[in-house]
Amino acid sequence: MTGTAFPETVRDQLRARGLRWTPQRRLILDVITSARGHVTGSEFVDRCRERDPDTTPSTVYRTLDVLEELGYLAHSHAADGREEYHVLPVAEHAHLHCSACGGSWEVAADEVGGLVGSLRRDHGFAVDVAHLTIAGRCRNCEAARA
Amino acid sequence: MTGTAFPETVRDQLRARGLRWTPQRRLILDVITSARGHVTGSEFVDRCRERDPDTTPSTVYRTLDVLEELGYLAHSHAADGREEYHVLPVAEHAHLHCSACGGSWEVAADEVGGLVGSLRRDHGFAVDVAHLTIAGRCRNCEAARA
DNA sequence: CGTGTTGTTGCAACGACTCGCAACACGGTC
DNA sequence: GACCGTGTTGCGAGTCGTTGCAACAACACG
Repeated sequence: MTGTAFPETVRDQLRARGLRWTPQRRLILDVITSARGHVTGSEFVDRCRERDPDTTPSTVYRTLDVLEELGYLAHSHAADGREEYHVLPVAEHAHLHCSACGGSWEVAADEVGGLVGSLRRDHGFAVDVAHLTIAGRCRNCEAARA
Repeated sequence: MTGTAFPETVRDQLRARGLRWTPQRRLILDVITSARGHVTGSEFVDRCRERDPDTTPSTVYRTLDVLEELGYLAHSHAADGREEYHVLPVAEHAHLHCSACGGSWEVAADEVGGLVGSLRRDHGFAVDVAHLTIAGRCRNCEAARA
């Protein structure tokens, strides 16, 4: 890590690509840096509006897209199909989602390594682990069914 | 399989649960039986409207939910989070979705058996294979990136 | 420090669902 | 065949996210 503050790094990376550094993007980046864990798209909109009530959803979603392309975010879809973002760098991980209790867990990338390897070998398919959400039933709910 | 026609089977199963057999459900079931492969929620609405323009979305979605509980359908979420249904009985399978070209492939349940087994062993988690959509890049798009 | 190019924003409309609620109608009963 | 309890429907409103477009503004350049 360098001594450069995070927002400035992003600003420079945007400019290097011919993109622009705007107050709206600055605000969204502030929200991101103070976020922990998983945040849905609409939660980002809400948090931005807390700081600037004029925030519009389309700008937030478009900025999240840009930042994802730059590699600062990754998104997946929760079991109900809604968007869920997590901030990088964190260890790349997939998600387990229990459709009975609604709970959610992370699984390390190497725990799905076998799947990733066999899909690459047999299908030439490169899995996007960060986007992977696996639905099913957790230990407790599975036991409760019996 | 018995000689009983499919819709009648469903009708009886609904009644056995205290649920009802309505013209709307009959129509939706007709659409389902003539469907092949994967169908999104809104495609179901469109196809129903072709036969009965008065069809309302909420009825279609609610009926799809009921039929899923009865085990005649399964749904997953495509890479963009939209709903995708497939008709049972077909071999249980997961999906690969290429985020570059938008293509989609099926993978047999036993190809993800290793993952299912290790998640069950290490986390007690029972994976819902039919709901599993794996995003990434397909062979061609992965090659094109180089 | 103006000026022009072009990436961005905000708006409004739209698409895909979801939900609460009052009217409706299925189907078991008398 | 009328009656009635309760599952269903249709509607309208609401949520989450996307898109087309005209006005705007970042920023490179002279």
